[in-house]
Amino acid sequence: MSPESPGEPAPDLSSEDLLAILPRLTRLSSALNKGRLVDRAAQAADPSLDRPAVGVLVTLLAAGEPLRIGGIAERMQVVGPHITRQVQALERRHLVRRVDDPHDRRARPIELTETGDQTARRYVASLLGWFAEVLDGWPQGDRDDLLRLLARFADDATARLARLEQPGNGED
Amino acid sequence: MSPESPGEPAPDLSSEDLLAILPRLTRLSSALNKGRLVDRAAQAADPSLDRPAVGVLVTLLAAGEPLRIGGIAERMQVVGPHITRQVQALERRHLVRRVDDPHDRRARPIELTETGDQTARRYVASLLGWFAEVLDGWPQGDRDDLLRLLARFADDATARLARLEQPGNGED
DNA sequence: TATTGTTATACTCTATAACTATA
DNA sequence: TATAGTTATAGAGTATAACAATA
Repeated sequence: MSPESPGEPAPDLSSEDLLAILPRLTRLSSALNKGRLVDRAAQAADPSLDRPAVGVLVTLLAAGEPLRIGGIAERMQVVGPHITRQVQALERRHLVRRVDDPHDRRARPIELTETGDQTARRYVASLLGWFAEVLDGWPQGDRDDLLRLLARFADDATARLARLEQPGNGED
Repeated sequence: MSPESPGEPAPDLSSEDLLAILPRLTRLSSALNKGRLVDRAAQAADPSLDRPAVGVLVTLLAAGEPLRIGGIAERMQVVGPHITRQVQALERRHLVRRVDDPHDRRARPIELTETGDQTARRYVASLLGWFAEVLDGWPQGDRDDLLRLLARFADDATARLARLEQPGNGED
């Protein structure tokens, strides 16, 4: 992987830095995605919600418009059938509903119901409170920097991964 | 972004900021932990390795000393039995071995073999190359800031979660 | 024929429960 | 009796394969 031309001025990320940050990222990520933080916020929003379900709700809230099954799957980086079942469950709980796409009758875009919207907002508010607490003692400048750099890094990293996965790129 | 109430000292993390960054974090996290990036680096280190296995190897490498089953489990935030099986598989591949703890014969600390050490280092080097590529176009100051702030945030966030989980804290 | 979505099934990772050995 | 680890089993989450409907 990573064919680096020698004589490169740039990457002065040391192996030590990475070794130091890797376990932290792993932990943070597991804390965010596995049981703990997400579950807490989900329970606060609606005790009957599980993780994949809130993922769908937040995806719809963030999009701000109805999304197709495929659109939700793409944003959540999972496959279609998984979303189909999550949406069916959410429909039964009246948290989302289907609308019609006049241009393509194969698709049935999903939108939040009023209840679903409120639930998603409660979830986000709960997470927000948690983040605010963690950042509470931080200098303002550091907070701004973190959000800015993290957003940029996530975008760059995701874009690079997407490129690596392009078929015909020969790195697989 | 970030509409700041003037004169407010404390948590000026807006709901919009969070909504913008949440899907990115989710994606990044899923890219790191799910199939893609980790798998790629694991394949580069040893095509027969799966994700949990490299997790154990890197944990041992980062620790720099033999760890017990419980120590590995704690650092990886999983339960003991999971580690027992991963270590058994790694032993069969001669990537780790057991040593004796003279003070406690119930425990059998695990250490990397020469091969295991090299494999773990190849994995880290592969990840390192990938991170360096992503950060390649970044100004030096931004890179430093990101690593510094990210490490701090991960630590603060993990610590807060741990506190929330303390029994008898009444927030459950 | 290509695309969108659904149904049915299987796999990966991790947890819980019951047990053994040493402290 | 408490602690470290193991064995056996179960569950959550997500993927793959085969199919249906519309473009």
